[in-house]
Amino acid sequence: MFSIGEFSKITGLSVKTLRFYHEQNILVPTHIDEQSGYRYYNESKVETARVITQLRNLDFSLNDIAEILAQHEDDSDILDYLATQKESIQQKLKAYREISASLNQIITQETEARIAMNHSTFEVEEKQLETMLIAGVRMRGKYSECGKGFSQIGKKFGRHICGKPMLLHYDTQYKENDADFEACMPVRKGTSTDIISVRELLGGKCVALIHKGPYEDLGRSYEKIIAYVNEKEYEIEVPSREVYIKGPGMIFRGNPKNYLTEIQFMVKE
Amino acid sequence: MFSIGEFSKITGLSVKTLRFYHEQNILVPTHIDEQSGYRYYNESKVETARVITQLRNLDFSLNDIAEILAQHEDDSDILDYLATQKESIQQKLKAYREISASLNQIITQETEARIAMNHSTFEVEEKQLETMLIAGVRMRGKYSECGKGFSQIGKKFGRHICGKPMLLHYDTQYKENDADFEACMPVRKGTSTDIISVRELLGGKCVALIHKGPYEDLGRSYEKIIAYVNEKEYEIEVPSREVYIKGPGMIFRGNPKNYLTEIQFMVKE
DNA sequence: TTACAGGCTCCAGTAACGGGAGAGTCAACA
DNA sequence: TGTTGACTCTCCCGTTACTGGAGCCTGTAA
Repeated sequence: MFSIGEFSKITGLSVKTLRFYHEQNILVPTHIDEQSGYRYYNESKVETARVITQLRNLDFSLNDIAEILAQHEDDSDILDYLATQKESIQQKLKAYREISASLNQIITQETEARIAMNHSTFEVEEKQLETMLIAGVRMRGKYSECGKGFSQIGKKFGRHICGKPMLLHYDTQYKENDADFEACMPVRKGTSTDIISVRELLGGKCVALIHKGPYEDLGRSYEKIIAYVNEKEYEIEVPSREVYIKGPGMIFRGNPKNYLTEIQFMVKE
Repeated sequence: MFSIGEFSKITGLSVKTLRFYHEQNILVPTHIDEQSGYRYYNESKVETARVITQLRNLDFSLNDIAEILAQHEDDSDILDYLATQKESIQQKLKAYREISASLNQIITQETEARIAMNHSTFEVEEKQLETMLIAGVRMRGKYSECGKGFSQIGKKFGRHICGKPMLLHYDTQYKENDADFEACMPVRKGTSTDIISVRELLGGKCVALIHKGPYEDLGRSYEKIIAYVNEKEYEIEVPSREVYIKGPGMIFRGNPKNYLTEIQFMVKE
């Protein structure tokens, strides 16, 4: 017979835990001294303690364990419990995987925005864009409604998004209320649906300018980039692009003064 | 200004939760009626509630959230928090993945044992064994010490085990104390270490008998299978094998009367 | 006999709420 | 103006699987 302290060392369960398991009728001492109330455990309880530990390691609740111990004595008897438990673990795994993906996305996003912030000259640049696969929702109306498009894409292709949200402008002039535009996101893979078109967006030479500040001020940056294009006598191809390097965050809205938006005009070579 | 009930509907947080967040100074009502104690929230609190919900969805604790809300207002400010949180989520994922793997292993094991139990005639059979990759620990001494070998393999190759534990007997006669045997497990892949040898175990024709009952009684089944082999005048190749179809379970020791052990003698053709 | 390790019970606290009791408040309707 | 019923308030308990601590008792060795 072991005292509670000895039994604790043998089983690796804390004294507190053993007392608690006793109270819960999960692991009852073999003998209790009537005078002193001291708990004593015999050899056979070591095995019970091992079983409990195993089941706890499989994340079973003490309630489940009590039930299992009361009714069963062979692994094959508890296949149902194991299957149920597996289900519940799978659900937790799924939930945590989603959280992990969201965290990664936010971290990547903000890190990239920081890099862009630190490296940009905020002057008009000429650069080469790669061809990329995008998922897009063509819309007509106010620009402010583009959020719906992005969230549709997010829901369908959440896991496959591999770049920053973009708006493609199909109008050659600025339109307030009846604009023709497409909300889109670079994706790794995916197939088109009724609403969302998945396709390649061709790369090529472009003239780009990173705009810092609220979206209301985008006009000034557009003037600047158009002046540049005119001076160089470049021929512009629709659609033009707005890449949201940093906008309202996933968590905080953030300060619009810090928003970064890259305006890209594809030009013919 | 919204009453707590209205605000609850807008934000999707329960009234109880809102009161709790108030108590914790995480989401304090805009105004509290001094007479009635009624809580009133204005428009701007909706945004705060959204931020809190987002952070809760990322599994942040309320303590973290309180800190974040008090000090920050942009996603890029909380990159450290996000990174830490990512770490903690990864750990949980890892833990649950391990649990899931264990559960799967037990379930598979017991299910297969059940099938073997229901389908076996418990007579000597002749069959063809496939070649398989195994990880084995060669040992010398008492059979009862094979457990050490199995646990060594389990620790190293846990994830890659793809079959039931086996004992290979290199002695041609039964030895009590100085037996030469190898504890091994089929694995999907792996490389040898000092102690563990990973290699192919060749298949071929074999004579097999499933023994039901405690290991002490194995002798009787050995007699039976040897009688059969002698009668057929087969030539036996060492090592012979013992496959533990059902032994002491991962959780319960189980009843030795229900243990299933397949004895396999490889025979020359 | 004394010291001290080890044991006992009982209470509080954890995290993030949910349930419920008992009492007060608000708005509409008769 | 009174009443009804929905809404809100505070306060307390319960959840899960323990841990920590206070205050007291017991066992054993010096």
